[in-house]
Amino acid sequence: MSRKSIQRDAILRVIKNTDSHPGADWVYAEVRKEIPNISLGTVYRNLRLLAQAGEIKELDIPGGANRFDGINTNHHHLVCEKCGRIFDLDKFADISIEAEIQKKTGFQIRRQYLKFVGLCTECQKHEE
Amino acid sequence: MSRKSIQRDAILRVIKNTDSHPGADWVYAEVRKEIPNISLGTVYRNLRLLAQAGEIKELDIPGGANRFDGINTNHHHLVCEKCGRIFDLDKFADISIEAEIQKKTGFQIRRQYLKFVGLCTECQKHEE
DNA sequence: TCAGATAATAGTAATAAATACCATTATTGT
DNA sequence: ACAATAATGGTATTTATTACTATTATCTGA
Repeated sequence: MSRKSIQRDAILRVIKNTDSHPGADWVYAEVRKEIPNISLGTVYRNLRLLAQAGEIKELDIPGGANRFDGINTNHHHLVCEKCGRIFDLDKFADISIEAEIQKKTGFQIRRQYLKFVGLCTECQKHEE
Repeated sequence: MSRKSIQRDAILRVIKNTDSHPGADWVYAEVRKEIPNISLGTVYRNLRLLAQAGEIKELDIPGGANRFDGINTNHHHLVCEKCGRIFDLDKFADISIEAEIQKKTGFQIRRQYLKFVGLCTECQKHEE
C-alpha cells in the first residue's frame, strides 16, 4: 500500500464516517454513490489493506460476513445474536493480562478481541 | 434438537476427542470414516445445533472458515495469524466485567469471547 | 515535465463456505 | 405396531470472498 488512490481514500472516509460497523457489501454500496463504477474487488482488497495497516478494525461475527469498524482506538464489542447489531463498548479497562500471557506462553500478541454475545435491550423486550 | 441420532452422536464424539479446534470440513472427513455416506449438510446443521446447545464452542477466525472447540469449559484462545493454529488459554482469570457492563448498558450477556491474535513461538522463529 | 516502472483498478470468472430444499429414513410416545 | 414428525442424504443454490488480467493511475528521477 504505497501509492494513494481515490478509491482507497473514499473507502476509508466512508468507514470513518459511520459508527455502524458495516460489512463489505454496505461499504461497496456507499462508495458507489461517489464512484459508481468502483469494483467490489477493490473494496475487499482495500478493506483488508486498511485493516492490516491498523487504520480500521476487522470484526468477525458468528454466522455472518465480516464487518469493519472505523474507530481504531482500543475498544470492544457487544454483539446481539438476535438482530445482529453491534454496539461499541468504550471506557472499560483494557484486558491487561497480555504481558502475563506473553511471558508464560511465548506467544507474541499483536491484537486482542473481546466480544460479548447476547441480547440487546430492544430484543429483550420482544423476547417473552 | 429433541431426538437423538447416530450422526449427531458421532459428530459430538469426534469434536470431544480432539483438542485441535477443527473446521467443519475436518469434522466431515473424520466422521466419514465411521459413517461414509454422512451428508455435509448434516455436519453443518449439527455443529450449529451443538454450539447453540452449549455443548461445543464455535470460534470465528479472521479470514477463514469457522472452527469448533469441543471443550466447553470457560477458556479463551490464542490465534496465530501466520500458521492459523489455535491454542487454548486456560487457567487465566475470567474477564469479570460482565456484571458491570450488564448494569450500565442493559445488554444481556450470554457468552464472552476473548481472543488474542499474534505469532506463535514457532512462527516467530521463521520470521525475518 | 515527461517517460518508464509498476501499484492499483474495473470487470469478470472462479472458489469456498454455508445453507436451502425435499423426498426418504429413523426415532419417539402412545 | 403405528402414526407423527425430527433428522438425514444428496443435490442445487446462495453468499462471501478471492483470482485473474488487460487497462489506468501514480510516483520517481533524469
